[in-house]
Amino acid sequence: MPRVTPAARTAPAKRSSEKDASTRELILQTALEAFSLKGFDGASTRSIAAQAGVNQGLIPYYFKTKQTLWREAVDRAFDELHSAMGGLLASEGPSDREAAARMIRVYVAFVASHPEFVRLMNEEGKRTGPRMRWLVDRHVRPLVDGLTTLFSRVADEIGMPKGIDPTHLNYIFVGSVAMIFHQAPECRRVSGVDPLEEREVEAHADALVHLFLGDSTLGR
Amino acid sequence: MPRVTPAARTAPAKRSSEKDASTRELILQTALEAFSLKGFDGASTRSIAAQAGVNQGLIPYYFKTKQTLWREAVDRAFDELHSAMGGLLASEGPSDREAAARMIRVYVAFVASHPEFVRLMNEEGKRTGPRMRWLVDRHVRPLVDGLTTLFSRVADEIGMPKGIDPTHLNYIFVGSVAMIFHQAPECRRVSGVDPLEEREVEAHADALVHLFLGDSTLGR
DNA sequence: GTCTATAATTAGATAGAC
DNA sequence: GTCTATCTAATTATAGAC
Repeated sequence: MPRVTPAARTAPAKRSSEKDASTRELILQTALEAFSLKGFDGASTRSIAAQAGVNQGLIPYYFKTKQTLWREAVDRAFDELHSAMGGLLASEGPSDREAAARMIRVYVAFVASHPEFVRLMNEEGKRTGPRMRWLVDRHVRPLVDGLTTLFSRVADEIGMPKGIDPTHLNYIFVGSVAMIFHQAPECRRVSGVDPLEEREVEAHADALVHLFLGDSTLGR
Repeated sequence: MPRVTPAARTAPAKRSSEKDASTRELILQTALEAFSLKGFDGASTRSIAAQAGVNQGLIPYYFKTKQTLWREAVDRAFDELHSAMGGLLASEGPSDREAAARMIRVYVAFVASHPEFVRLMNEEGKRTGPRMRWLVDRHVRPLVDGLTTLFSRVADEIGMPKGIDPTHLNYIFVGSVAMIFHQAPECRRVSGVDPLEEREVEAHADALVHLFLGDSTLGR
């Protein structure tokens, strides 16, 4: 990965994918939000540029094609995941109930503060195509492998269901964590509850710890 | 709701929304699949018509606007839900563990055989807008009310978490059921498992019954 | 009822001024 | 680096032949 020198930040190299800082990053951030909300076809480059407050011509200037913009936005989303989850997905540290509860709470907190991440995963995971294949091969498979390893480690020491296929457990866990945040606008309208409020995020994590790890003093 | 006479099926009334049968129904079915897969903006009426094998001009002929097509497709999806779930969402019958397990299995089976339903809910529930408001007010709120009532009934008699907010429990349940089917293409590529196969559908239901209702003989 | 043809709008990408 | 202007293609909806 190329480093960006202070000089390059005002006079960027032309060949690298790292050019100017602020506008490029602003477009990426806006595009991630738009792609996750409206899908690749539904999000127009014009609307992304308008939302970012820049000209539409800057998108092909920085990213050449819409597909490249999408890929860089996805890379950015997974950068944020890994920096937020840290070593929690790696197989290290203790594997007792407290460690599992901590992992659940960290994951819930990440999804709640990055709903665009789960929207993007759901957007592209629901249909076959070149974007789905790229996303799975580059990002999702390593992530799922890490989760599966994590599950098999904690399953021994807590009251986790024994013979459950890790694939099913994976999607049960991810779905039970993410759905309320993915559907936040619907949830607000149907029930009046804003799941993104800190109180509700904690309530959701509490419920999940209880469901998956049992009642033993509810570990907080 | 207007009934369709045999005469109206070949010479449909012009004012009613029920006109000719086969082509209209074919477009509706195709549109539901397309809207759920690519979203309202991402699914073009041309591609829907092409997929259905009819001319693009037939869509404004039968449905006037794209929005009307979308609404009728959504109505159709909820018709299928209610005919599949039957009285299970109504507050009737026994409320013991076996009844709860049956409800879980029926719901899993419906979602597995109608992934377009959950795709559509996720597609529209993730952002605020006129379609989301229409969908929630017309279909989702009654559905969630039924589920919430059901949860509160069975929570007393089984080992369900006591103090959990029904909204959180709702989304935990729905997410844990639906995510693997919503992400079926991703699941196939990342793990090789096709969650839509009957064996996997049953395995998923087993896992959910175990998770939510506990291990007592696993009730099958 | 189904089609072709087309109008009006919007899409992604390019060219070139500054 | 950012903008305006424009090209080509695709969008929804309409008009009208059959």
